[in-house]
Amino acid sequence: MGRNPCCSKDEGLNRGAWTGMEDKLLTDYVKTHGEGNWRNLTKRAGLKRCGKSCRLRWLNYLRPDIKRGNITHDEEELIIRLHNLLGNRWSLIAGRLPGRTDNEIKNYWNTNIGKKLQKDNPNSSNLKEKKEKENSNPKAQQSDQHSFKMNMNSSSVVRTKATRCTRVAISQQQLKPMVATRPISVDHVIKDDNKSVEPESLLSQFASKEVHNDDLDLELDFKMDEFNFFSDFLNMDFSQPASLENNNTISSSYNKDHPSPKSDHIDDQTSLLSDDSLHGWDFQSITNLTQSEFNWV
DNA sequence: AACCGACCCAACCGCCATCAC
DNA sequence: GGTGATGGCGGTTGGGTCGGT
Repeated sequence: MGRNPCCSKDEGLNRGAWTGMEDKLLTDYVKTHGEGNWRNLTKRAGLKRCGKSCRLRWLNYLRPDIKRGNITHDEEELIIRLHNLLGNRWSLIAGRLPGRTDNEIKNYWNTNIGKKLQKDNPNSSNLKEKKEKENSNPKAQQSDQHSFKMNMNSSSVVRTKATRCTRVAISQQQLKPMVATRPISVDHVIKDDNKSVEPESLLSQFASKEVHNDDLDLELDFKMDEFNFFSDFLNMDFSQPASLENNNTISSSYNKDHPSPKSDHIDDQTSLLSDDSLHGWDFQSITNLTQSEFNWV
Protein backbone atom coordinates (compact mmCIF):
# COMPACT_ATOMS: atom_id res chain seq x y z
CA MET A 1 0.00 0.00 0.00
CA GLY A 2 1.29 3.38 -0.88
CA ARG A 3 0.60 6.63 0.84
CA ASN A 4 -2.76 8.31 0.65
CA PRO A 5 -3.13 10.66 -2.28
CA CYS A 6 -1.66 14.06 -1.51
CA CYS A 7 -5.08 15.61 -1.80
CA SER A 8 -8.20 13.70 -1.00
CA LYS A 9 -11.26 14.21 -3.14
CA ASP A 10 -13.42 15.64 -0.40
CA GLU A 11 -11.27 18.64 0.45
CA GLY A 12 -13.25 20.90 -1.84
CA LEU A 13 -10.37 21.26 -4.24
CA ASN A 14 -10.91 21.90 -7.91
CA ARG A 15 -10.21 19.08 -10.29
CA GLY A 16 -10.11 18.65 -14.02
CA ALA A 17 -9.24 21.25 -16.58
CA TRP A 18 -7.61 24.46 -15.43
CA THR A 19 -9.31 27.80 -16.00
CA GLY A 20 -7.56 30.86 -17.33
CA MET A 21 -7.87 32.51 -13.94
CA GLU A 22 -6.21 29.60 -12.20
CA ASP A 23 -3.40 29.64 -14.73
CA LYS A 24 -2.86 33.33 -14.14
CA LEU A 25 -2.83 32.93 -10.36
CA LEU A 26 -0.31 30.12 -10.61
CA THR A 27 1.89 31.88 -13.14
CA ASP A 28 1.93 35.11 -11.15
CA TYR A 29 2.77 33.30 -7.96
CA VAL A 30 5.61 31.26 -9.43
CA LYS A 31 7.04 34.31 -11.18
CA THR A 32 7.09 36.18 -7.90
CA HIS A 33 8.09 33.45 -5.47
CA GLY A 34 9.72 30.83 -7.64
CA GLU A 35 9.06 27.12 -7.97
CA GLY A 36 8.92 24.67 -5.10
CA ASN A 37 6.96 24.27 -1.89
CA TRP A 38 3.94 23.42 -3.97
CA ARG A 39 1.67 22.53 -1.10
CA ASN A 40 2.01 25.91 0.55
CA LEU A 41 1.76 27.56 -2.82
CA THR A 42 -1.86 26.55 -3.21
CA LYS A 43 -2.89 28.36 -0.06
CA ARG A 44 -0.71 31.39 -0.63
CA ALA A 45 -1.70 31.80 -4.25
CA GLY A 46 -5.36 31.31 -3.40
CA LEU A 47 -5.71 28.28 -5.62
CA LYS A 48 -8.14 25.50 -4.81
CA ARG A 49 -5.82 22.89 -6.29
CA CYS A 50 -3.60 20.30 -4.75
CA GLY A 51 0.10 21.11 -4.82
CA LYS A 52 0.90 18.23 -7.04
CA SER A 53 -1.61 19.41 -9.58
CA CYS A 54 -0.09 22.91 -9.51
CA ARG A 55 3.38 21.52 -10.04
CA LEU A 56 2.27 19.47 -13.02
CA ARG A 57 0.36 22.35 -14.53
CA TRP A 58 3.39 24.61 -14.22
CA LEU A 59 5.92 22.09 -15.48
CA ASN A 60 3.88 20.74 -18.35
CA TYR A 61 1.99 23.78 -19.52
CA LEU A 62 2.71 27.17 -17.99
CA ARG A 63 6.50 27.27 -17.88
CA PRO A 64 7.66 30.05 -20.18
CA ASP A 65 10.32 28.00 -21.97
CA ILE A 66 7.95 25.31 -23.19
CA LYS A 67 7.61 24.55 -26.88
CA ARG A 68 4.23 23.14 -27.69
CA GLY A 69 3.20 20.87 -30.52
CA ASN A 70 4.89 20.45 -33.90
CA ILE A 71 7.46 17.88 -32.92
CA THR A 72 9.93 18.00 -35.78
CA HIS A 73 11.28 15.05 -37.70
CA ASP A 74 14.67 15.56 -36.05
CA GLU A 75 13.11 15.59 -32.61
CA GLU A 76 11.18 12.45 -33.43
CA GLU A 77 14.34 10.68 -34.53
CA LEU A 78 16.07 11.79 -31.37
CA ILE A 79 13.18 10.54 -29.25
CA ILE A 80 13.37 7.16 -30.93
CA ARG A 81 17.11 6.95 -30.41
CA LEU A 82 16.85 7.95 -26.78
CA HIS A 83 13.95 5.63 -26.15
CA ASN A 84 15.93 2.83 -27.69
CA LEU A 85 18.74 3.64 -25.30
CA LEU A 86 16.86 4.60 -22.14
CA GLY A 87 13.49 2.90 -22.40
CA ASN A 88 10.49 4.69 -20.90
CA ARG A 89 12.59 7.20 -18.98
CA TRP A 90 10.54 10.08 -20.27
CA SER A 91 12.01 12.69 -17.98
CA LEU A 92 15.52 11.80 -19.10
CA ILE A 93 14.48 11.85 -22.72
CA ALA A 94 12.74 15.18 -22.20
CA GLY A 95 15.92 16.49 -20.63
CA ARG A 96 17.64 16.11 -23.96
CA LEU A 97 14.91 17.96 -25.84
CA PRO A 98 14.90 21.60 -24.78
CA GLY A 99 11.41 22.95 -24.27
CA ARG A 100 9.76 19.55 -24.33
CA THR A 101 8.17 17.97 -21.29
CA ASP A 102 8.20 14.35 -20.26
CA ASN A 103 4.41 14.27 -20.48
CA GLU A 104 4.42 15.60 -24.02
CA ILE A 105 7.04 13.13 -25.16
CA LYS A 106 5.25 10.27 -23.44
CA ASN A 107 1.99 11.24 -25.12
CA TYR A 108 3.71 11.68 -28.45
CA TRP A 109 5.31 8.29 -28.14
CA ASN A 110 2.08 6.58 -27.18
CA THR A 111 0.04 8.21 -29.90
CA ASN A 112 2.53 8.41 -32.75
CA ILE A 113 5.86 6.71 -32.58
CA GLY A 114 4.80 3.64 -30.65
CA LYS A 115 2.08 2.91 -33.14
CA LYS A 116 4.34 3.64 -36.07
CA LEU A 117 6.94 1.23 -34.77
CA GLN A 118 4.28 -1.35 -34.08
CA LYS A 119 3.09 -1.03 -37.65
CA ASP A 120 6.63 -1.53 -38.84
CA ASN A 121 6.95 -4.57 -36.61
CA PRO A 122 3.57 -6.27 -36.51
CA ASN A 123 5.01 -9.30 -34.71
CA SER A 124 5.45 -7.31 -31.52
CA SER A 125 2.30 -7.79 -29.48
CA ASN A 126 0.64 -4.77 -28.00
CA LEU A 127 0.61 -3.88 -24.33
CA LYS A 128 -2.87 -5.16 -23.56
CA GLU A 129 -2.21 -8.50 -25.16
CA LYS A 130 1.04 -8.75 -23.24
CA LYS A 131 -0.68 -8.02 -19.93
CA GLU A 132 -3.45 -10.49 -20.61
CA LYS A 133 -0.85 -13.05 -21.47
CA GLU A 134 1.01 -12.33 -18.24
CA ASN A 135 -2.12 -12.53 -16.13
CA SER A 136 -3.25 -15.77 -17.65
CA ASN A 137 0.15 -17.37 -17.43
CA PRO A 138 2.23 -16.37 -14.42
CA LYS A 139 4.90 -18.89 -15.26
CA ALA A 140 5.38 -17.30 -18.63
CA GLN A 141 5.67 -13.98 -16.82
CA GLN A 142 8.43 -15.31 -14.60
CA SER A 143 10.12 -16.67 -17.62
CA ASP A 144 9.79 -13.33 -19.36
CA GLN A 145 11.30 -11.58 -16.36
CA HIS A 146 14.10 -14.06 -16.29
CA SER A 147 14.80 -13.66 -19.96
CA PHE A 148 14.64 -9.91 -19.49
CA LYS A 149 17.36 -10.10 -16.88
CA MET A 150 19.39 -12.35 -19.06
CA ASN A 151 18.84 -10.08 -22.03
CA MET A 152 20.05 -7.06 -20.10
CA ASN A 153 23.49 -8.24 -21.02
CA SER A 154 22.82 -7.73 -24.66
CA SER A 155 20.19 -5.01 -24.47
CA SER A 156 21.08 -1.52 -25.50
CA VAL A 157 18.75 -0.07 -22.90
CA VAL A 158 20.58 1.53 -20.02
CA ARG A 159 18.62 1.11 -16.80
CA THR A 160 18.96 4.47 -15.17
CA LYS A 161 17.04 4.21 -11.95
CA ALA A 162 18.34 7.23 -10.14
CA THR A 163 19.89 5.64 -7.12
CA ARG A 164 22.56 7.36 -5.15
CA CYS A 165 25.58 5.21 -4.59
CA THR A 166 28.13 6.40 -2.13
CA ARG A 167 29.80 3.16 -1.16
CA VAL A 168 31.19 0.34 -3.13
CA ALA A 169 33.08 -2.68 -1.91
CA ILE A 170 35.94 -3.29 -4.25
CA SER A 171 38.86 -5.60 -4.35
CA GLN A 172 42.41 -4.60 -4.96
CA GLN A 173 42.54 -6.26 -8.37
CA GLN A 174 39.47 -4.35 -9.40
CA LEU A 175 40.64 -1.02 -8.06
CA LYS A 176 44.20 -1.14 -9.24
CA PRO A 177 43.59 -0.78 -12.97
CA MET A 178 40.97 1.90 -12.31
CA VAL A 179 43.40 3.92 -10.23
CA ALA A 180 45.99 3.48 -12.91
CA THR A 181 43.78 4.87 -15.68
CA ARG A 182 41.25 7.24 -14.10
CA PRO A 183 41.34 9.83 -11.33
CA ILE A 184 38.92 8.67 -8.62
CA SER A 185 38.19 10.85 -5.67
CA VAL A 186 38.02 8.94 -2.44
CA ASP A 187 36.89 10.38 0.88
CA HIS A 188 38.40 7.67 2.91
CA VAL A 189 39.14 4.03 2.64
CA ILE A 190 38.17 1.39 5.17
CA LYS A 191 40.20 -1.74 5.24
CA ASP A 192 38.96 -5.07 6.50
CA ASP A 193 40.25 -4.34 9.98
CA ASN A 194 38.06 -1.19 9.99
CA LYS A 195 41.06 1.09 10.17
CA SER A 196 40.67 4.14 8.01
CA VAL A 197 43.38 4.91 5.53
CA GLU A 198 44.13 8.22 3.86
CA PRO A 199 43.26 7.80 0.22
CA GLU A 200 46.37 9.53 -1.04
CA SER A 201 48.43 7.13 0.98
CA LEU A 202 46.54 4.19 -0.42
CA LEU A 203 46.87 5.36 -3.98
CA SER A 204 50.55 5.95 -3.58
CA GLN A 205 50.85 2.48 -2.12
CA PHE A 206 49.17 1.15 -5.22
CA ALA A 207 51.50 3.15 -7.36
CA SER A 208 54.50 1.77 -5.54
CA LYS A 209 52.99 -1.72 -5.32
CA GLU A 210 53.13 -1.67 -1.53
CA VAL A 211 49.63 -3.03 -1.14
CA HIS A 212 49.67 -6.71 -0.44
CA ASN A 213 47.20 -9.42 -1.14
CA ASP A 214 45.78 -9.37 2.37
CA ASP A 215 44.53 -5.84 1.73
CA LEU A 216 41.76 -7.15 -0.50
CA ASP A 217 38.14 -6.13 -0.27
CA LEU A 218 38.43 -2.53 0.60
CA GLU A 219 35.43 -0.33 1.00
CA LEU A 220 35.57 3.06 -0.57
CA ASP A 221 33.47 6.15 -0.13
CA PHE A 222 33.46 7.86 -3.45
CA LYS A 223 32.64 11.48 -3.88
CA MET A 224 30.03 10.59 -6.44
CA ASP A 225 29.62 14.18 -7.60
CA GLU A 226 33.12 13.92 -8.92
CA PHE A 227 32.88 10.34 -10.00
CA ASN A 228 30.28 11.55 -12.40
CA PHE A 229 30.61 9.23 -15.30
CA PHE A 230 26.96 8.22 -15.51
CA SER A 231 25.72 11.77 -15.31
CA ASP A 232 28.34 12.72 -17.87
CA PHE A 233 26.99 9.98 -20.04
CA LEU A 234 23.40 11.08 -19.65
CA ASN A 235 24.32 14.68 -20.34
CA MET A 236 25.83 13.84 -23.68
CA ASP A 237 24.52 15.55 -26.73
CA PHE A 238 22.58 12.75 -28.38
CA SER A 239 21.31 15.12 -30.99
CA GLN A 240 24.58 14.50 -32.79
CA PRO A 241 23.72 11.59 -35.05
CA ALA A 242 27.13 10.04 -34.51
CA SER A 243 26.51 9.73 -30.79
CA LEU A 244 24.93 6.33 -30.82
CA GLU A 245 26.55 4.87 -33.82
CA ASN A 246 29.99 3.53 -34.38
CA ASN A 247 29.34 0.26 -32.66
CA ASN A 248 29.49 0.74 -28.92
CA THR A 249 31.73 3.76 -28.97
CA ILE A 250 30.59 7.20 -27.94
CA SER A 251 32.08 9.86 -30.14
CA SER A 252 30.02 12.90 -29.30
CA SER A 253 31.17 16.13 -27.80
CA TYR A 254 29.34 17.74 -24.92
CA ASN A 255 26.26 19.76 -25.54
CA LYS A 256 27.58 23.16 -24.57
CA ASP A 257 24.10 24.35 -23.60
CA HIS A 258 23.95 21.67 -20.95
CA PRO A 259 27.33 21.58 -19.29
CA SER A 260 28.08 18.72 -17.00
CA PRO A 261 28.46 18.96 -13.27
CA LYS A 262 31.75 20.34 -12.12
CA SER A 263 34.67 18.05 -12.31
CA ASP A 264 37.92 18.86 -10.60
CA HIS A 265 39.78 16.50 -12.82
CA ILE A 266 38.75 17.70 -16.23
CA ASP A 267 39.78 21.19 -17.22
CA ASP A 268 38.10 21.28 -20.58
CA GLN A 269 34.54 20.07 -20.20
CA THR A 270 33.94 20.07 -23.92
CA SER A 271 36.71 17.60 -24.46
CA LEU A 272 35.59 15.16 -21.80
CA LEU A 273 33.87 12.89 -24.23
CA SER A 274 36.07 13.48 -27.19
CA ASP A 275 37.53 10.47 -28.92
CA ASP A 276 40.78 10.65 -27.00
CA SER A 277 39.41 11.12 -23.55
CA LEU A 278 36.77 8.48 -24.08
CA HIS A 279 39.33 5.84 -24.56
CA GLY A 280 38.27 3.12 -22.18
CA TRP A 281 34.90 4.68 -21.35
CA ASP A 282 32.77 3.29 -24.12
CA PHE A 283 29.52 1.35 -23.94
CA GLN A 284 31.48 -1.81 -23.46
CA SER A 285 32.94 -0.25 -20.35
CA ILE A 286 29.48 0.46 -19.00
CA THR A 287 28.51 -3.11 -19.61
CA ASN A 288 31.67 -4.29 -17.96
CA LEU A 289 31.12 -1.97 -15.04
CA THR A 290 27.54 -3.02 -14.42
CA GLN A 291 28.40 -6.67 -14.86
CA SER A 292 31.54 -6.49 -12.78
CA GLU A 293 31.76 -8.23 -9.48
CA PHE A 294 31.63 -5.03 -7.47
CA ASN A 295 29.32 -5.29 -4.51
CA TRP A 296 27.26 -2.13 -4.86
CA VAL A 297 26.42 -1.48 -1.24
C1' DA B 1 -27.69 16.45 -38.58
C1' DA B 2 -26.74 12.72 -35.63
C1' DC B 3 -24.20 9.07 -34.18
C1' DC B 4 -20.03 6.56 -33.26
C1' DG B 5 -15.39 5.18 -32.85
C1' DA B 6 -10.62 6.67 -32.96
C1' DC B 7 -7.47 9.77 -31.49
C1' DC B 8 -5.14 13.25 -28.65
C1' DC B 9 -3.40 15.08 -24.58
C1' DA B 10 -4.06 17.36 -20.03
C1' DA B 11 -4.68 15.74 -15.74
C1' DC B 12 -4.77 12.32 -12.35
C1' DC B 13 -3.05 8.30 -9.66
C1' DG B 14 0.04 5.44 -7.23
C1' DC B 15 4.49 4.52 -6.13
C1' DC B 16 9.22 5.59 -4.87
C1' DA B 17 13.23 8.40 -3.20
C1' DT B 18 14.73 11.88 -0.40
C1' DC B 19 14.69 14.99 3.28
C1' DA B 20 13.70 16.93 7.77
C1' DC B 21 12.56 16.09 12.24
C1' DG C 1 16.19 4.15 12.83
C1' DG C 2 11.29 5.55 12.27
C1' DT C 3 7.95 8.53 10.37
C1' DG C 4 5.59 11.99 7.79
C1' DA C 5 6.00 15.53 4.18
C1' DT C 6 7.33 16.58 -0.26
C1' DG C 7 8.90 16.22 -4.96
C1' DG C 8 9.45 13.47 -8.98
C1' DC C 9 8.33 9.90 -12.17
C1' DG C 10 5.84 6.63 -15.23
C1' DG C 11 1.39 4.61 -16.19
C1' DT C 12 -3.35 5.42 -16.90
C1' DT C 13 -7.71 7.81 -17.48
C1' DG C 14 -11.25 10.50 -19.36
C1' DG C 15 -13.08 14.45 -21.73
C1' DG C 16 -12.77 17.01 -25.91
C1' DT C 17 -12.14 16.84 -30.88
C1' DC C 18 -12.19 15.00 -35.37
C1' DG C 19 -13.40 12.21 -39.22
C1' DG C 20 -16.20 8.70 -41.26
C1' DT C 21 -20.72 6.82 -42.04
